[in-house]
Amino acid sequence: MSNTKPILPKGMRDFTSEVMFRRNYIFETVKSAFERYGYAPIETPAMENIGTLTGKYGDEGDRLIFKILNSGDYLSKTDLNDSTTSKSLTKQIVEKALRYDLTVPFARFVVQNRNEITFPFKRYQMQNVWRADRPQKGRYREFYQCDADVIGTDSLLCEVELVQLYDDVCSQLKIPNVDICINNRKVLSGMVELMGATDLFEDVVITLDKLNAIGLEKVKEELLEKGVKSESLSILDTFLNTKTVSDLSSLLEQSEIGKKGLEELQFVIDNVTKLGLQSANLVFDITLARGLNYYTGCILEVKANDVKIGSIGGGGRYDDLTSNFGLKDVSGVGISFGIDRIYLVMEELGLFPNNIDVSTKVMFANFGFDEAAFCLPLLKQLRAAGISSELYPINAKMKKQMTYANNKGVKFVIMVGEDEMESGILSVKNMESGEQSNLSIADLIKQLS
RNA sequence: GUGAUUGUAGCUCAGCUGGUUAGAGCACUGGUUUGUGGUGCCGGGGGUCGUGGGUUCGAGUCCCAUCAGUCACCCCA
Repeated sequence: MSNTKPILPKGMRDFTSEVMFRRNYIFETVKSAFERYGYAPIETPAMENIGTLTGKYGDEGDRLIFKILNSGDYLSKTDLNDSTTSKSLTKQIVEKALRYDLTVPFARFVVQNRNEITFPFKRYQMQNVWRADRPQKGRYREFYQCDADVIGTDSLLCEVELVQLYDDVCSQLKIPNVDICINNRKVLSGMVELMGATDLFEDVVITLDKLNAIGLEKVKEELLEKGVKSESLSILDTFLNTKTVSDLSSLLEQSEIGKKGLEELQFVIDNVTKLGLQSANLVFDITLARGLNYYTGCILEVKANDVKIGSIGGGGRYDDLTSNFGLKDVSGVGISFGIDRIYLVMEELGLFPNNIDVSTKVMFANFGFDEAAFCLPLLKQLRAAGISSELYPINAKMKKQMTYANNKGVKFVIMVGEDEMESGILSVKNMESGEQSNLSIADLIKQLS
C-alpha cells in the first residue's frame, strides 16, 4: 500500500476552524460594507481561457499566471522541433489558466453579460486568486481578494466613494494608523512626458514605486540603466519635491494629460476631505504607481503602518479594460481588499474580538442509549430556537466528553441521567464559571435567546 | 529567476569542541471519585535525527550533493 505524505504544494494553506472564524469575521465585515454601499455580488469561475488573462498585467504578471495543462493526449497534437521552447510548447498544450485577480475576469464578465447588466454596474466579488510567485510573509500562491468595482461611468464620485469604503472597513476592523495612498496615472504620464521618457513609462513608474524601499539614489541609477536621460532626472526631482497636490499645477502646465490627471486628483481629494474620514488618512503620494498595466486614472493603495507587510489593498481606474473583449468606451474603477494580509495585520496587533470563535453553545452529554433518545427532542427545540447545540455522539467517559466540550469552547453542558429524565429538569453546567443549575428546557431556551 | 537561512517526536525546540540504549515542553492516551472539563500528581505510546553519499574505530554533530521549508530581492494582495 502506498503511503502519500500529507503535505501541501508550496504557497497553499489549510485553514483550521479557529482561523476560519477569524477569516469569516473579516469577510463578513467587508461584505456588509460592500452591500451597504450598494454593490451586488457576482462570482466567476476559477479558470479562464488563458488568452483572457495574458497581456493584462504586464510581463511580470504574465509570468506568474498559473497555467492548466490540457487534458487528454495533448502530446499527439503538438509540433515539436529544434526551435521548440518551453514558451512555444506552452501555447500548444495550455488553453486554460487560474484567475490571477478578480478585475480582469470581471471585465470579461461585463462584456459577456452586457445585455443583462444595467449600467453603471456596481458589483462585489470575494474569491480566491492564484499567482505562481515565490511565497514569503504575507504572500501566498493562493489568496483571497475582495473587490468592489463600478463600471460604466467615469464619474469621479466613484473614486470618492471607494476611498470612503476603505476607510469604513478599516475603521470597523479597528485597524489603526492606516494610510490610503492616492495618485493618478495621468499625473505620472504627464511627468514622464515632461521627462521625455514616454516610451519608458512602465519602467519609470515601476522604478519610482520603489523609492521608499531603495532610496532616491538607487532609483536614479536604475532609471539611467533603463535608458532615461540624465537631464530628465532633474525634472523628476522637482516632482518629488512637491508636498501637496497644488504644487503640481505649475509643473504640469505644459502637459495636457498631466493637467487632466491633476484635476481628477484634486476633485477626489477635495471631496474626501470635505466629507472627512473616520480613522484612515488620505495621503497623496507621487511615487505610487502600481504595477498592473490596466490602470489609467486614479490609483489607490492601502497600508497598515503598524505592521511591516505589503499593502493590504489596492485599486484604481481602468478606462479601457473591456475593450480587450470588444466593448469600447466603458470606464471602470475598483478596489481590492487583501483578506490574507488584513488577517496578518489583525493577528499581529491583536485586533480580533475574542467571542467570534464559538460554534456550539450547548452540548448534551451522552449517558447512554435511552438518555440520548430523551435528549433528541430537546436538542431539536434548542436548534429551532436558533441556539447552536449538539449531542455527544457516544456514551464515552464523562471526562472525555467534558474535555471535548471544553476544547470546543462550548458554553453549557447539559447532563441528563435517570433523575433528570424523571423530573424533566435539566442539569446545566456553565463551562466558564463551573456553576451548575437546574432548569427546564423552556427556561433554558428563554435564558439563552 | 537571484540571494540568505533552517531541516531532530503530531507541534515548538534542546542536544557543549563527533563517543555507550537521542531529550524537554505542549498535544495524545491511561490512572488519580465508575455523573463533571479547564489548575495538581503518577504512568504510557510515539523519532530509519529531511534524503543520498563521504571522512572516521565511531556521525544528530564534520564534508559534499540533493530535496523541502522559511525570509529577502523582483513583483505584488
